[in-house]
Amino acid sequence: MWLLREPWLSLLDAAFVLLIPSNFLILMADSITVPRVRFAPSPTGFLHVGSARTFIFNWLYARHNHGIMILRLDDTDVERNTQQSVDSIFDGLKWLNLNWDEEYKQSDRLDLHRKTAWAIFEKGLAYRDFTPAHAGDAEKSGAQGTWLFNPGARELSRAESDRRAASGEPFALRFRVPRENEANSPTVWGQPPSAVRFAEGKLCVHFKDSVYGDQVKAADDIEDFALLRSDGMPTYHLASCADDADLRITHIIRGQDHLTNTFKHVLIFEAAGATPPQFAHLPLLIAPDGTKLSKRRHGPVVSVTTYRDAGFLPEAFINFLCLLGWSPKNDRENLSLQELQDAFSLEGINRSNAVVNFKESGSAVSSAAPNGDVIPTAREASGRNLLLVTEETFDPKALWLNAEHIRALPVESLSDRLLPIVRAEGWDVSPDKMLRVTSLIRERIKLLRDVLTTANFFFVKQLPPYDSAELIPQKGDAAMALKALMRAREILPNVEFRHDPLDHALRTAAQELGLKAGQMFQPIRVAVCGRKNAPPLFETLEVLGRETTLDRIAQAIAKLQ
RNA sequence: GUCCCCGUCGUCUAGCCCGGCCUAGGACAUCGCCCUUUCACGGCGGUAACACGGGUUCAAAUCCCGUCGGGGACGCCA
Repeated sequence: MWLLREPWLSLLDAAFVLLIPSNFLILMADSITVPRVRFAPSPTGFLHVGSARTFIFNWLYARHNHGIMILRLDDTDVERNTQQSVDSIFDGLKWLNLNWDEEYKQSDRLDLHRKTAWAIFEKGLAYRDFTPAHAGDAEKSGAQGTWLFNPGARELSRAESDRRAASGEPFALRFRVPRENEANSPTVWGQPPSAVRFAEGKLCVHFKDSVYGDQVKAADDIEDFALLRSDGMPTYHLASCADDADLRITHIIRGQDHLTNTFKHVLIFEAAGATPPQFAHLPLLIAPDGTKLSKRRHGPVVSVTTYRDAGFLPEAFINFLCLLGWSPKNDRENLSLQELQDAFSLEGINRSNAVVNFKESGSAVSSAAPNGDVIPTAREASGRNLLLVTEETFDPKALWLNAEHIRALPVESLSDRLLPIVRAEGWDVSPDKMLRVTSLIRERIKLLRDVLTTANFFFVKQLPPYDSAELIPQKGDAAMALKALMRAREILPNVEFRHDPLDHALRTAAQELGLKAGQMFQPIRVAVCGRKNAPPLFETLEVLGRETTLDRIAQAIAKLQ
């Protein structure tokens, strides 16, 4: 399952063998180092569109720079992780059809995390906190500002700490964030390159973000965060950094909600003796109401599978997501995957949050589960059920892009994608007929599932009921409709069912009846399609065939009489 | 509450770093016209934005300060 590719390592080995001077080797290693990026979802729900975008940006960065894409399941929260969620995330990623090169699971690497934590402890950069969990939670986020540490815990002597631990007393391991008044405590701070330094007379933590620029935060605004919980499990911060260091991640591209966490991460990296990777934080995706997208509040629009089931093309969906918070800066918007890959760069990412512009529908709220964080059930996930998700559920630009990508597809491949959807509806269609129908509807659908409504009359034996008033043409009456239809019934048995002969025959018939072409065509169109809006008439008749056409015209005549 | 980030048409954005080519460009949506047997596609055009207030400067969307507004983070969640 683990695909390990380390081309640069073997190159290094080769260099050693060749006895290349070491200074040259360093240069070489530098220039050869392959970017390594990761997408690290935690399996506590379905695949969120925001996560999908993070994944896509990582992927684009990796592929653009000939780097390595890593998928890592951040599953250290035993309480909330579910296999169902893992499956759901893989479902979404599989649909996106973007591959990755290596795959890991944090729960397989707990030893590494603990080792890293205790190494930090041994350096004096972490301490045991015997304060019971959640003690004083109520006041914490209250009026008196940032909570920094539990009283007394920091000062506990090593001997006392060891004694209490040995006696079996539970404790959490906390990071000893450097404080000004104890700058001389046993630490390794100050060894360059260090993120900790004085700025404007204050002890500060610093890092550079590729998107947001230089970031500085006073150490006094960073609390002594936990590394290990009292049950011995690593926290997110620790596990994430230990793994990023161990996996030699070079660039961390993630949501801006992690921007302030990064100060902590930089501290962990340096305490663990690792060089922090390059960070790039992405602006957040928000809902029209201005808040972070959430399943509970905003419904199915935030789940990737909703887009899949509604008939988005993965490449269109990717294209859409890329345009939220990133721009190629050349006014191009409709881009293929390859074009995105070629154009992508961190410089094109902007800093302000982007609104996913959908209409908030009442049904969305009711269909969301009470805890808001659940995976769609099999029923919900099935395409049929999602017909309830209306077109206005989606950002109009996403819809437009999807339509563009649909039209850009060769008819054959579009037809191949449409066929299973039509068959799932229970309609038996040959690939040949599907192909012919496809070329008639490809400029008329925005979502793949639209084939079900736009082209239904090609597939059903019996037309759904329609109002006979529809048959009456512009500036005409029932008598006119009847006249047109009866004439059609008369001549069609002897006309070859191809575009030109049909065109000629029906136009002549209209002339003879003293009707405008439109007045002749409309009753026929409604008779065979069951509605006014449909693909061009002659091509439609051609696909439908003589028998069906005449049958439906006869039915329409009966309706009018 | 504390800290961090952000603020150009309804929405996504270009321009901002390196002030003048910006009477602010593109796209979606919207409205109108054209094409047309309906719908769609396509073509043409319209409406529509530099959050506000002060500086600096011959000149500010672009630089500085402040205000307001929005978002995020402050867990033994990730």
